[in-house]
Amino acid sequence: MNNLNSTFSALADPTRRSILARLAQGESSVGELARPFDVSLPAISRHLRVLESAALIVRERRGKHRVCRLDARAMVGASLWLDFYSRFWSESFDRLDKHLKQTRQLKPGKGSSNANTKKR
Amino acid sequence: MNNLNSTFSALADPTRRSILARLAQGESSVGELARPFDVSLPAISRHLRVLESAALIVRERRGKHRVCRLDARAMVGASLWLDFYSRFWSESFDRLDKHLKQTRQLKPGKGSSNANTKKR
DNA sequence: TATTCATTTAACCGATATGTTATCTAACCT
DNA sequence: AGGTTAGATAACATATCGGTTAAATGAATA
Repeated sequence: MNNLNSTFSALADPTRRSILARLAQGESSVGELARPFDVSLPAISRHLRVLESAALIVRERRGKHRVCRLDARAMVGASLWLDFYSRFWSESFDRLDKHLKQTRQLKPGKGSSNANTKKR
Repeated sequence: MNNLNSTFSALADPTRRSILARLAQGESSVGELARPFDVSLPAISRHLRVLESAALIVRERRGKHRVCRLDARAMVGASLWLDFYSRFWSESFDRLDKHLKQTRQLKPGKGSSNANTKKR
């Protein structure tokens, strides 16, 4: 439904993330997807419904089976959202860092650098 | 706690995403953060606790106020996770596309291209 | 057509999430 | 000390989530 809402809440469940991991390697039927998990088939079926309504997978009837495929477009959307904030954050972090260096006369370099402030 | 779990479920709530949006523009006190929302202060306080335990914000007592700052490192982690799957997906999409072109002798170009298969 | 296989839907249950109001707690100000 | 301000915590109601078992659906097959 609502894009980010449903995307993030679908991704919040580890079983669903595992299912997506499996689907990243290729399409799969419901039964195959369920096998590695220790939960009932209806439970998996519901996870798949959640993933589908978050547009993270597509399902297609193929004969007696129902085949699921990953559709990562929603992930791209979520990733862009995250990137926007990360960038905003790291820029303000850089500004703060610079400000501290200026005002406190720190030696530039190792001491105040942070692995996560790299621009991407 | 568990990284992706808590990150994604913290991000699944629109109020919390709004709070993060506000914090991307700079630190803010709890009261300031609460003002634009139509919910009680305790509700906001709990949202902030969720964000803090997902390591998306840090809080610091400053006199009578408690100031919140964005910490986007967890977002970077989530974004990398998403990127991995998106890339995997678009590559296999490309393979499929190529395969179809080869086997069905489609004219390369417009017809079978898809805006979402671009490599990033 | 009856049976079987693959999966979904229904009905239910306990745990968790989100919101509310009322009650602390901690820092600041006379 | 006593009062005010800024937030957190407690106690509670309600909704949603994730799981279960039992029953229904829909396509393939004997």
